[in-house]
Amino acid sequence: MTQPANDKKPKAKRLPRKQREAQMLEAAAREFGRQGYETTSMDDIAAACGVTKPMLYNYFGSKDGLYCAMIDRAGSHLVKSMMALAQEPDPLRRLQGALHVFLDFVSQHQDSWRMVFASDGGGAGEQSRISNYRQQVMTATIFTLAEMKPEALPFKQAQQFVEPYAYGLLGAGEAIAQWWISSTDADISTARAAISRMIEGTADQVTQLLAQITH
Amino acid sequence: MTQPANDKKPKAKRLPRKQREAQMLEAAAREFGRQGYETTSMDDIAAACGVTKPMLYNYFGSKDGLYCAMIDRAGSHLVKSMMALAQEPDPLRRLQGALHVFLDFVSQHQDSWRMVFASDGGGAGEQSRISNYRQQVMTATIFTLAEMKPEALPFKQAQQFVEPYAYGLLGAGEAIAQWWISSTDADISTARAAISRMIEGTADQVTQLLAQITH
DNA sequence: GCGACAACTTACTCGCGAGTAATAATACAT
DNA sequence: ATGTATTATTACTCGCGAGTAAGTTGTCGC
Repeated sequence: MTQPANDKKPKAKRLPRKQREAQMLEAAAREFGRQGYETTSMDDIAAACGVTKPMLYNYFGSKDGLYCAMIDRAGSHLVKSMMALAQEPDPLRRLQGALHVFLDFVSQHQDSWRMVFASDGGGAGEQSRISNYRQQVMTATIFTLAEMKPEALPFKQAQQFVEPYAYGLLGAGEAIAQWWISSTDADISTARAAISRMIEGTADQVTQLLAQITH
Repeated sequence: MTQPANDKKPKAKRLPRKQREAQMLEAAAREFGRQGYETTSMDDIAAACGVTKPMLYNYFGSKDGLYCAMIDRAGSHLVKSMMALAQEPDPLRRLQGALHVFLDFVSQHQDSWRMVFASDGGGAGEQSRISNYRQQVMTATIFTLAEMKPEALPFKQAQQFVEPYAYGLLGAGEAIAQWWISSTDADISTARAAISRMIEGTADQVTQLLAQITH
């Protein structure tokens, strides 16, 4: 509620559907991000792009519909960018590359990324599953970590094994991103460096561990 | 909403205030944890401990009041346990000890810990600040990390420096805890080991870095 | 110009959930 | 037993927010 992050006051000019939709998704991302799913009203979002509520229902059908659409937009963008890194053969480099993509994503989606990525349980039943974008990134990370020392273990087992580390790494990434956003002075390169080093440290531990298992 | 996690059907027997309050806090933790602040109704919580809504208002005044009380209970417990570790002189050991405490806490508070610790922005204005328990843990972590190589840098500067790593570590801990909870088969010792190793790896990187700065 | 469709509004319904009387039942102190 | 505190309940009010029906205005093809 609080107040829909000030926007255009003058009676909205007429806009073709595609543009309006894009604008709505922007606004939805901002408002949902600022206040969370439940606390944000459709009127808030409508106001935030200088239009009235029924337009939202015209274009997106329901609150959940709008939420999903917004998640999908940002989420698929993230995943696509990350998948583009698949060609890089060295796993460690791939991990580092992914972090760059991730931080770019966060810096562009400032206050909405948390919903997109972690999906605070916001949208009802269906939707909380929609945002398995996080899961996708997680899977890729597990995969990559398991590749760090390919000769150590059958791949399937290796995956099982590194799973908690993948979660930890992702969690660390998110936390540092969050820190960077809410820290006024910090440079993004500091954030990058920190994540980068944590990846390195963890990767070390993991390879060490995998090696140790093979005796 | 969904349904208040089944509890006592028979018309609640009379209970002295203290006991009832405790029971209510339990229920509140469970329900808020399962469904989030906004989505949980006072009736849900009331039903979950076999009592009716007005009792909640009698004892806690408002929804926010109840929420705060529940956060405070668990949160202060966590922080107290962690502060007990202050006597341990070796920073790395202290970090490892803190993780034990943290995982114990999580395992005892299963589905509510996320609210307690991260406070999903749930409670209105006032309350989101109440749950700065996370902040307290964070501060302690920064402090401890900065102590890793005390001769390297003036303490204040060192703190600035390690801040992102502290955030990363905490994030990793949370993520792994979450993973452990939602993973049916995994043993808690696996979780412990993973966090422990990530701490080690990160601590390595940090000391290395601090050393490097002193030339 | 003039349909006709797309963009947009006003003005509602309706249910749910926070919060509140006003009232009932039970322990227990003397 | 009986008055009084405390524990509990039933039965409301009231506002907010999701969703909709019906009407209005601009704009584009011809």
